[in-house]
Amino acid sequence: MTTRPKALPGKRTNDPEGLRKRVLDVAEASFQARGYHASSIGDLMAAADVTGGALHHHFPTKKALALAVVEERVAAAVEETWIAPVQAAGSAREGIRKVFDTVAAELEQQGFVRGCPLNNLAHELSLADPDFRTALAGIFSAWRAAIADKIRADQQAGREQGIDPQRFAALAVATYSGAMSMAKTEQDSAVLRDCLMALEPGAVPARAKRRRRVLLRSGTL
Amino acid sequence: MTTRPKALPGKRTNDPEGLRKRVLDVAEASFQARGYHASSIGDLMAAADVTGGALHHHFPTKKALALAVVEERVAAAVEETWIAPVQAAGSAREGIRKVFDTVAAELEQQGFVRGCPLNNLAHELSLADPDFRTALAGIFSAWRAAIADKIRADQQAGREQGIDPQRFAALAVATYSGAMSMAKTEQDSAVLRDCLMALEPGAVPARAKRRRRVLLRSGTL
DNA sequence: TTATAAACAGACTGGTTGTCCTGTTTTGTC
DNA sequence: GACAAAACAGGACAACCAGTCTGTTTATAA
Repeated sequence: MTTRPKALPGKRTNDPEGLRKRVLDVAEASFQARGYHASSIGDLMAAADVTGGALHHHFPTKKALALAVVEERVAAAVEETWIAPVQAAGSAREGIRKVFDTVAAELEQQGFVRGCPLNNLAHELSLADPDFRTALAGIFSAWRAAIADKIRADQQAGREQGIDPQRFAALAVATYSGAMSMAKTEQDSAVLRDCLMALEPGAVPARAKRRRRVLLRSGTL
Repeated sequence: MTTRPKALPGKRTNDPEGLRKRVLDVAEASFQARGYHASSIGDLMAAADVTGGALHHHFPTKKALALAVVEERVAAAVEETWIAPVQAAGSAREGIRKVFDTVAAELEQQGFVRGCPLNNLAHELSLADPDFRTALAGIFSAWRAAIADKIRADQQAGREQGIDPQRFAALAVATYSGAMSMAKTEQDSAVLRDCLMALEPGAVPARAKRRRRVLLRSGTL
């Protein structure tokens, strides 16, 4: 999160890209934490230290701003946390396991579950506006396609013969999305690990009582 | 959805339960379709044909109204569409299959995906207020518990020996939640069926190209 | 009937919202 | 330097929001 280097009086320096980035940073964070409708552009202006005129110059409407967040930030977040790791992994299953583990570890470390950016906005905006819906649907589609492609690559290497790539990809994305939904609501990342283990082939019942780590609110809202 | 029997002038009949029900009907539908923040109580008043004084008498704040919707309606919806069918089914897996099929069929028939009421509100309200979060988390918990109990019953009957009840329940709920999330965003129920089939043990790749039924907007918003 | 509370009506308010508009400053180009 | 366009400042505004308030009507119970 970039912050402005203290405005000394008298002089001004135009920095359109920097300002745009600052607004997107703030909007992304606020949409994630509070949601679209609960985030007022007044709050965003204050948080980004930006005037109304400047904001309006870069994003004429709130919808335009949200659309930019979806297309530039949410898509990138899915790419970074899911698509790239899966592609880089030795196999699809390995990639999925890695992502679940990484995310669960992150949540446990920061002690607060903000939820999946894509799902958060998808629920609030999919029915609100067709432009939102289309943009969000495209991200879901790319997400599943990346996993399905990886499964197909596994299959060409002789593995994962028994499964359907598209269906498995849908299952993986759905499981993660739903698990994050519960983790957010319960403020407990344990369900993520539960889902991952249940997803593994030949899952064995847990011997000992599993630990419950109820997280405490801390991170900035 | 109950509607008022045309207000003839001069006379008035107090019907507190009926009025309360009408408000909850309208609020439930609007929260589902537009979300909490996008639903103004003014709109709700108009839709329920209720005055401000009457609404305030039954629900002093918007939060109180939403809490009532969650506790009385959303919980009942999960009970009706998930918990009861699973308990009534011959086995947990059979119940899950049945629910997925039923819901998918309903969506295809009505041609529009409004999403899961619980998840819709959970995403928007979990971080907004601890009371909301607690109420919503309780519903998720009961949902998973019902499935886990059914699995345990199966295991006592000698079936499903290889799996962990709690983890499997988490997987089932997460898969459904995530699938509905995608179905809503894509306005296509196909992903629900994909997830169900991928969830089945020993899932076999689909032989033919699966059909895609992109739904058209129709239902009342 | 009379008292009492519950149920409802409807106007009102203080604050917020997103957007617009006019003007000023900076920046790039010739 | 002259000029035009982009970048920014900041006030104004109408619409809307949730909630409050006072008053009236209906039901209940004695």
